[in-house]
Amino acid sequence: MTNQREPIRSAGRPRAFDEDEVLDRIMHLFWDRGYHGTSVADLTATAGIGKQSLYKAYGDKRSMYLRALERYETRAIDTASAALRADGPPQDRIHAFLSAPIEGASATRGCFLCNASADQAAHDDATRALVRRGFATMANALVHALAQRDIDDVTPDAEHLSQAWSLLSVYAGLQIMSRTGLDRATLEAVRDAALNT
Amino acid sequence: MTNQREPIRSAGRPRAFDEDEVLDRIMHLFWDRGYHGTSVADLTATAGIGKQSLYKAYGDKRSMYLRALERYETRAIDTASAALRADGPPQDRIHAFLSAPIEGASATRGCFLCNASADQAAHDDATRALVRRGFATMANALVHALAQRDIDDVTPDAEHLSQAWSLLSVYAGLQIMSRTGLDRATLEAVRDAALNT
DNA sequence: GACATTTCTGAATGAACGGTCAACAATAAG
DNA sequence: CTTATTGTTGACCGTTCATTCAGAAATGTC
Repeated sequence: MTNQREPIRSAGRPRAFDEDEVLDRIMHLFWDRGYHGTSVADLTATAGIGKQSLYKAYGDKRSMYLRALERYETRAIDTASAALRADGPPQDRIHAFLSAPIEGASATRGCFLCNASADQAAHDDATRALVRRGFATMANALVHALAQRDIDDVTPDAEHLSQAWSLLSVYAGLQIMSRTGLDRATLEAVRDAALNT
Repeated sequence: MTNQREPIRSAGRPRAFDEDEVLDRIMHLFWDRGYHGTSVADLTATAGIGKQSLYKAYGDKRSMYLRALERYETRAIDTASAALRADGPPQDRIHAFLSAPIEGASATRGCFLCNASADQAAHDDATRALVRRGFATMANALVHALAQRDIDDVTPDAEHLSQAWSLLSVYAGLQIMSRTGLDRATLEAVRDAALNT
């Protein structure tokens, strides 16, 4: 019986780079510059590997973009899931979720799902499907947190789902507003108003 | 005394195209495809005029983009202003404002300000300034409508401004969500929740 | 060591990119 | 009619685009 821990090593020269690490770099580049704003030359430069290696590993540019978006989605799932399982009051976790768009780091790149929605969702079915799935996952995570918050309440699940989409819409809106350089106080007021609903 | 109604006809061959009409076409193209997604060849094709005429009239590609964004902004001001002066209950006008992202036409192109924010605001100062100014104008229009709605109330102006930015954030968020193909019922629920705040 | 398989490297591809040029056409002023 | 000025046209510029090719290099299998 072979050791299944190690990935099955197929014959041939082995990859000289970490596939996930390079995918992370690709993700950040597309995230920052969008699909058309990123060239394959940019990708090879930041990945530090040759063009052919990129194509062999991930396919053409569109595939790279979709892979990057998928990876972001996975990360978002992980983050939301971890935040959900964290200790402390649920409302604090929801507060943190709506604070993310206000923090400085987010103001530069924003949210990849939001960017992809504005940039590509209207023109590419695969992108649109990925973005929708990503938002749906975040909505589900929010529902979970809302249910924990209202544990003693009788709020129906459907109401929580609706609230989750409202919070998610404010989240996306804050991402957009944040990128315009809107002052922090206004952003925080929007966040707090959404939390007190 | 010369007739000032007619624009001063300078010497030289006159323009063979309507400058505003062509600017509208340019606007729709950048609106639909973003900055990097639109080529100068695309612009000349839909404008129906030669490259040199475009460059003479509007400057280089970046200038065309900014002019297009400025024009959208002017249009948004006009629309918001007209909606503000319209008859009928103020809350109906606010309702209509938040319904715009849900309508089919908006789902395809979205809101140019929102798209530009996600696409270019982080990388171009001039774009960011224009987008911010556009949103600020819409916020002011909303404040006006909110003040009319709460005419008998004692709500302070600062509160209206804060509410306006909240509505604007939901507006932007709905634009993002709408483009992912989120079902209409959910979008309407988000809208109605934001209106009952 | 020979072979099949896979990756890596660097050059090359044709197309598309943003931008410019020079010749020509149309107007106003003298 | 001549001249100055501006707009139009189509060819043209060098660069960058995404993608591919040929060949060398590195591995597992026999």
